[in-house]
Amino acid sequence: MPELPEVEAVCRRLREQVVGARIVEARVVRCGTPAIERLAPGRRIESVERRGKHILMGLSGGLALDIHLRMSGDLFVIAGGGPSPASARIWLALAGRKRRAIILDDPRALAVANVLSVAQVEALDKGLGPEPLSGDFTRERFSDAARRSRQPAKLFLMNQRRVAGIGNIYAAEVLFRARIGPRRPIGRLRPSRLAALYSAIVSVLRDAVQSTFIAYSGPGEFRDAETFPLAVYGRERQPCLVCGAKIRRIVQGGRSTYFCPGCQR
DNA sequence: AACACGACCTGGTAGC
DNA sequence: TGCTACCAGGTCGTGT
Repeated sequence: MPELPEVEAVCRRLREQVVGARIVEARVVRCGTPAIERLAPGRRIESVERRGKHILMGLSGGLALDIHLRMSGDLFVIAGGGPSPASARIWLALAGRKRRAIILDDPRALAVANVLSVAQVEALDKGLGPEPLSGDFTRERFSDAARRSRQPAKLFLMNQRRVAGIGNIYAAEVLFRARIGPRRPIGRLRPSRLAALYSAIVSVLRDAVQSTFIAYSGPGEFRDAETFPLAVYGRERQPCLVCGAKIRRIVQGGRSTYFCPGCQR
């Protein structure tokens, strides 16, 4: 479910709601280290940031809570001690009369959460490629990395060490917008095509962040409220919106890849 | 080094 | 209806 745009939407909502709040109790059923129960209570949430697909909640005392939603995770605030989903995995109760709590919900329980030191956050940061919507992500840097790789373009885009935050859906959509075949070895693309790919990464993600944030108003919303129009993902055998050719599905790295054989070369 | 594949989990759905 | 098989937006470890 969550790639960069969805994680960004989750972060923005959470930031509005919880920065400044104090955690009074933590319960971990699955998906997180038990250390969270010991280390989180008593700390104030100082920030909520996104790095790639990671959510980093800065806590007072120099720690950070690192949450990765993986395939089916979601993170949101409930109030009034109201019912939490059966698949809630982590509860962070917040101080105050409204009895609010941050919930990590994940039916598949694949999400992961850890308490990190400053040094560990730095290591996490170093292990990820540049943020595609930041100034760190330049055309030169992208082209240099791409030229040194023989990976199929799709797999390169999904590699978090190359660019942070792109997953299976947006890799497919980016390649469609750049009109590049997903199996093309990225290092053999002409400079003009690499430039087109770079531009497509930035524009697709920028558009998706915008529309996803508008659509995402609460728990589970982005699961159904997909307002970013997907041109190829999930559209096997349907006609291409540009040329009318039938969208194809292949498997790369064990994941489905959708593309238009007419538009993408 | 680069790739394929299984493991981690649960739930939804297409097809028989 | 009820079963089975496959599929799912991610990442890691292992093996070739």
